[in-house]
Amino acid sequence: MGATQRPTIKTVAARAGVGRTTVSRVLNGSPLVSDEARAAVQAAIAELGYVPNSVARSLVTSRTDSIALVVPESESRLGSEPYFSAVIRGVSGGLAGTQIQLLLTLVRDRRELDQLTRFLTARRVDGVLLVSVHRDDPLPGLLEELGVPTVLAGRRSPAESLSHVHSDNVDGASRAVRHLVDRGRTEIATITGPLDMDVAHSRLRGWREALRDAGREADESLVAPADFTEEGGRAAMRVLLERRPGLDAVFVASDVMAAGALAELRGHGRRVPDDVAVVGFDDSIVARHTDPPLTSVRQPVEEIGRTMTELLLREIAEPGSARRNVVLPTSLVVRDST
Amino acid sequence: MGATQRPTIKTVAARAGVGRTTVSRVLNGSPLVSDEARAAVQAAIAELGYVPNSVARSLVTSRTDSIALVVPESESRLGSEPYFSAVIRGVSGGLAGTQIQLLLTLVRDRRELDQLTRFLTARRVDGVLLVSVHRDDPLPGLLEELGVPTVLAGRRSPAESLSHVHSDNVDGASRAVRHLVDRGRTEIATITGPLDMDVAHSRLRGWREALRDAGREADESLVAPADFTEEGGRAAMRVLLERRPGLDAVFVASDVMAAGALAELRGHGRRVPDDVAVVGFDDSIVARHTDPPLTSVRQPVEEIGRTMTELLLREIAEPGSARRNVVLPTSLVVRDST
DNA sequence: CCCGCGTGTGGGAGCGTTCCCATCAGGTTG
DNA sequence: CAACCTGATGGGAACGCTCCCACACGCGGG
Repeated sequence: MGATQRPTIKTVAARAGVGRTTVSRVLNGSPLVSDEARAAVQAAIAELGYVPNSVARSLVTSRTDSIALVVPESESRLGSEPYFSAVIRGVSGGLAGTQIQLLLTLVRDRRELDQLTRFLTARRVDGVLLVSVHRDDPLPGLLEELGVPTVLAGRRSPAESLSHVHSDNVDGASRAVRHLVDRGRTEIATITGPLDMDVAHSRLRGWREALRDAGREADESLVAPADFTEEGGRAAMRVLLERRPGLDAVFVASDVMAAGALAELRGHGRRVPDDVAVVGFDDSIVARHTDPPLTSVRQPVEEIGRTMTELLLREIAEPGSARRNVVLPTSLVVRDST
Repeated sequence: MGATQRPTIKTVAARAGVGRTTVSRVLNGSPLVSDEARAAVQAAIAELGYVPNSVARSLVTSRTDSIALVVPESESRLGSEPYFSAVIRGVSGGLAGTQIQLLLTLVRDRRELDQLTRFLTARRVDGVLLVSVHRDDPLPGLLEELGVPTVLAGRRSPAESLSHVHSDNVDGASRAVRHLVDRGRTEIATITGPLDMDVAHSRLRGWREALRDAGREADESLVAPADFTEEGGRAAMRVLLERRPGLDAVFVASDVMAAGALAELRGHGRRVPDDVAVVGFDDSIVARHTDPPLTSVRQPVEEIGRTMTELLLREIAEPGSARRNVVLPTSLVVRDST
C-alpha cells in the first residue's frame, strides 16, 4: 500500500529513453555504451532511486555474490571465541569493497550438517570458508566433491589438497620453547590440543623440535593431550604434575587451556613463574588477564581471516586455478608467567 | 564438464509423470495433491537428488529466507567480543529448524553504511537484527522507514518504537550495588558505559536507585563515564580515585572496563577487595580470569539472541503485527573481587 | 437430467535480470 | 560506389520457480 512499486530495469530504460540492454550495460560497466546514453541512464537511476534486483541477476548468472563462513559449533563453544570473532573481522575486512555478502553457518549436529549439505548442493553460495578442521571432518571432502571453491583455516593434514591459511604453528611453538630454554628451564612439559587436529600436531612438533635442538629431553611423559577447553587444560596439568613432579615449565597449546593449567598449578601450591613457567598460545584477551598475565604466542588471526577471503575470492574468480596455501608468522608476547 | 546438469522442477515433473505445478505443490506442502501423485514426486526427487533452486523461488515470492545480523564495528572491536559471539550463537539457535540463513554485516564506516542501505532497500533480507544501538544511530530509523522487520538488542531510548530485547539492566545494576551495600561498603562509585547508549543510562539508574533505597549518597562525583574499553575503564578509575580517594567500592558497567579498573587500582596500591570492592557486568570470560576473579552481573546473552530471532520471525510472518519488547532477567555471580 | 460444487491437475504468464543475436548508422576500404 | 567493418543499440529468450486460471472428473441435489 502507499509505497509505489520499486523501479525495475524497465522503468529506468523507459525513463532514460533507451532499451533494457543499455541500462544493463551501464550497470555492469560495459564500454559499449555512448556517453550520452550512459549519462541518461545514470540520471534516470538517480531520479528513480533504482537499485538492481540481485536475486534476478543471480538467477541468470548463477552467481550469488555471497560466501559462507562455516563454523563447527565445538569451535565456537570451546572458549576460542576471541579467535572466532577476530576471524570474522578479518573476513569482513577482506570483503570490504566488494558487493559480496557473508553468511554465517554454525553446524552443531547431524541435522544441521545435512541442511548445510543441501544448501551447498543448491549452490546457494559462491564459496566457503571453513574454520576448525578436524582430521576426519566430512565437510572438506564434500566441498571438494561438489567443486565449491573452498578455503580452510588450518588443514586436515600436512597433505591438505584444499587451499588453506594458517599460522606457523611449528615455529610459534618452537619460539615458545626456546624462550623457556633461554630462561633456564630444564624440564619443559606441554599440553596439546585435540590430536585429531593438525594444529595440535604442529604445535607439538614445534615443542619437540625445539627441545631436540636444545639437546633437551622430549619424553612422552612430558606430553599431555587436552581439548582446548579450560577444564581440559586443568586436568592435563594435574596429570603432568603427577607424572613429572619436577617439571619447571609448560608450553600450553592455547591460552584458555593455559588458564586452566594456571589454576591447577596454584591449587598445588606451585608459584608461577618462580616454580613453573607457563606459555600459552593465541595471545587472546584471556592472556592479558590471567594471574599472572600469560606469556603467549601471538598469531595474526584477523589477517588469517582476511587472507582466506582473498584466496577464496581469487578461486571464485578463476575457477580451476591452482590451490594455494599461506602460512603466516607468529610472534612471542612475553608477560609475567615466564 | 562431466557433471550432469542439476535437475530442475521440470525434470522432476517429467520423471514423476506429472506437471510442474504438482511438483511445486508437493514441495510447498499443499494438501491439494493426491497421495499417489505425492509419492511419485517424492520418489522422483529422491532419485534425481533434486534440490529446489531457492533463488528462482525468491524471485517470484520476493522472500529471501535470510535475515541479517548487523553489527556496528565499534561493538565488536571494543572487547565485547564474548557478548558478540554469544548473541550469534543464540541467533543461530533460534534459526535452527527453519530454512533461514544468517547474514553477518559489520558496519565500520560511512561507505559500508551506504552499501548496507542499498542492500536493505533492495530487500535482500527478510528482516534485520541490530545490535549495539546508540541514541542517534541512523540505522533504526532507516529500517523503520523502509518497513523492514527489525528487532534491536537494546533500545535507542526508553521510548523505543521498534521491537527490542534486552536484559534488565536497571535491576542488574541495583543487584550489584545492593550486594556492595550488604558487604558494608559505604562510598560506592560507578564507571558507566558511553552515555549515548541507553544501556549505560539504565545501569547508571540502577546504581542510583539502589543507593537511594539504601539511604546512601549517589553524588555525581561518584560517577565516571567511559566507553566500554579496558583503557577507558582504567582512565575512569584514575579520575574516581582522584576525586574520591576514600571510595571503597566501584560498580563497573562492563567486565572489560572492570579489568582496566582493577589494573589501575593495583597501580595505586589498593587491594581488591580489601580496600576497594569491584563488580563488573556481563559475566564474560574475562571476569573469570581477572586478578582477583570478578564478581559480575550475568546477563543471558545467548537467550537475548534467541529471543530476538523469535520476535523477528514472528514479525516477518505477520507483517504489521504489534511491536514487542522482552526484558530478560539478570543474576549476580559473586567471586573474589567483593 | 442437468447444474453446481469441490478436488486434483496442468499450462501459461510473469518475477527482473543477462546474454545472444539481429539491426543499423557511419566510416573505411578496394 | 559496393562491400565491409566497427560501435552502439534493442528485442527475444532464458534462468527456475510460483501463482492464476482453466479444465476434467465425480458426486449430490434440485
